[in-house]
Amino acid sequence: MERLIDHPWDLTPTEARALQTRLAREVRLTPPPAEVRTIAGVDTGFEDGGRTARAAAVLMGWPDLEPVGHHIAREPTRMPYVPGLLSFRELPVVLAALEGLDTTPELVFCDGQGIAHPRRLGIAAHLGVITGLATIGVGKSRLVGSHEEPGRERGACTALMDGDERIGTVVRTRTGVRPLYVSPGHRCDIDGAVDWVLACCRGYRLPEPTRQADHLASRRGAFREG
DNA sequence: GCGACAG
DNA sequence: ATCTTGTCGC
Repeated sequence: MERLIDHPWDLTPTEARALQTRLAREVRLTPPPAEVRTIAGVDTGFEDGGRTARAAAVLMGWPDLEPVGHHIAREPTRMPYVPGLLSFRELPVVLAALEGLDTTPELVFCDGQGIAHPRRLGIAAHLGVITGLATIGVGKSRLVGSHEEPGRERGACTALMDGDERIGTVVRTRTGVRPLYVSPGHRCDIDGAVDWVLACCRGYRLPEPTRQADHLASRRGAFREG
């Protein structure tokens, strides 16, 4: 992956929210890419009590979902966690991790929301808009929106709504476990996001790209790396 | 004014 | 996210 456009990261919360509102207009909820050969998963972890941010990008082949490469990036953490502004804290190092991959994936799974965000620009949507990549947001918990509890069996889904607007899907990826909050990031639609997430689950709650990235971004992954 | 609040 | 071991439940 090559270098991208210049993007302002060190903004005040007010400036960041204004930028989110502008960037959200660039989000495209089109059907996901038809030709998918590689899928990437990205996730972020923190060291030194939060002073260092560490992002992992994992590349997997489709449809086998075998890992074909990965890259880990570390940078000083620039912002604290503020609900709704997660992407400004994590995307800089996530971009560095993605740039370390030697192949550009057709699809990227992000840990967090896509358009299921107060201003419709969760981390997955933000990443997609500034890179042009097709992205899907996979959240382990809810940021905004209301929904019914999905059935207990794997595959059960309910709509995630913000007022009259549908912003995603609550998906049970494994029977009896807490559901995931799935929403499109960029160049993907609501149904396509759910289809891809379920297609990438291999017996665990998290889809493989996210699960592998989680693993590498966690402490164990850092050791495995050196 | 009082909660809620991705990771 | 992170601090942290064993343990309760399916």
